[in-house]
Amino acid sequence: MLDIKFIRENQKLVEKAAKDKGIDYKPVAQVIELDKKRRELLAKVEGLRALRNKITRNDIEKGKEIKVKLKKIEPGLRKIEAEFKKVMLMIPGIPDKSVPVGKNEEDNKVVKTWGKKPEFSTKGGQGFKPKDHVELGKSLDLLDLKRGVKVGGFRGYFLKNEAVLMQMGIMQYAMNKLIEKGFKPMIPPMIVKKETLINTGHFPWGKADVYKTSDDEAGQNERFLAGTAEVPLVSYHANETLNEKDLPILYAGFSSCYRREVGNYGRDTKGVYRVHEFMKIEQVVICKNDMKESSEWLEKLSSYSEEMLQELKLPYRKMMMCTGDMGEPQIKKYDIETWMPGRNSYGETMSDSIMGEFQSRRANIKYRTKNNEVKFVHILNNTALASPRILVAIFENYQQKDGSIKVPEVLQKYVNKKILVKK
RNA sequence: GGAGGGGUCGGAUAGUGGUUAUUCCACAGGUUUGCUAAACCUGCGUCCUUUACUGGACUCGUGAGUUCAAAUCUCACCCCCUCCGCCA
Repeated sequence: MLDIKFIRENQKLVEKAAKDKGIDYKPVAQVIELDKKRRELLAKVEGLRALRNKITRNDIEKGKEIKVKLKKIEPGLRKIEAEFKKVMLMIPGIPDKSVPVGKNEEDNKVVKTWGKKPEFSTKGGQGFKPKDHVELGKSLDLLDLKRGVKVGGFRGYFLKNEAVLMQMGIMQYAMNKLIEKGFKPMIPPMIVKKETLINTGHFPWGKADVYKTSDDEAGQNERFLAGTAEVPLVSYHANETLNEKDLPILYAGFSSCYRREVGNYGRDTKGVYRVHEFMKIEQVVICKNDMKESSEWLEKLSSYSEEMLQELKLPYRKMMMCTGDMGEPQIKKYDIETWMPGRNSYGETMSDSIMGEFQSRRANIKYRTKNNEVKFVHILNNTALASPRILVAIFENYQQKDGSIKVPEVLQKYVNKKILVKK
């Protein structure tokens, strides 16, 4: 959510942001129109209320008159305000100047490439045809997709044996890494209220991708399954006024994540690259309202993710998302894509964003500065590690000629093995 | 699921239909003062209006209702605490 005063004064700029992001820009004009009506009505209502407040008990007749007048106008005001709030939620965050304008992933910019892709079948390589993670997982009894679908339906999967240890090890490794960097570990609730998803900006835009529980009656107490720990962590401080001296606040959230993946029905149907439920450690930062500081955090959060990929020795590249490929709330966003030989391409494994005030205005999270001013905080989030997607990269990059998979050094203590072989 | 108690500013707290919602702590600014401390004064949330000064409205868990007037009365809902039941 943006400041209505800002929208009023920068209509063209806000409309351009929506257009660049490829979403509907008409709400901008609508919200300005609604705001105008709202203020007109508000002035009338407040004038009448002011009169009413002046009246003493001697002038009850006049009071009755005012009551009738107010009853005529107030419902209109309430209606306009409700509509105004609704349309306000459809105004996107404005991309930073450094963000390239573009339509889709083709317009994203590579800002960094790290690591050497493994050479399997090439001339100078090890001389074998690499397998993908599905084949590897099946032959080493790490992955059972067939029974996963039998039990859970489309995109269901069982992780087995060392894959279980590896996934849990990855979570623990990432959590420990972030604790080292000063993050507070959190396990948040993933069944959340509607407003929690509005606060992050997942609603209204991403509603279709979120599972809804069925335990509500007649639309009361709607609950949803959050797709990332970012959702509950952002609302952890909702409606609170923090103290500047307590900032920045760093949270490392562990959770299962639930995604319907509607609109992706035909995409990535093979294996466990795109699944309905997975585990993730997420980084969330709450800092001062200062673009310079939040930009620094964006780089730091990215460097933490990169550090982990480097320790896992997985080749990756860092992409700056263009306007058309970033989410509605975001100001600036990097994706990190990890090399996956089975796909013969890089696949997204991390997503690092500055949200600025967008989420803190929705969630009403402020802080008191040293000068006793009250401001909205800035919020950022980035993936630390998500699994099983990262297992895809590990299996495929670490496979050997004989069909075995080496265990990345940093994970060996969790798996208790250096190599996974056929039983 | 059942019974009872509660929700007032960042924290604590007073307030059973009528001026401006009380007080304390914390915090910020100011005055005084060799320094620090202390004392005192002012401020401390949201919105509207104004270039500004200012003026006004709202804010007592949420929403609706009764009333000229609601923190206070009525109804519904949410949350917290205590106890009982069920349960991994």
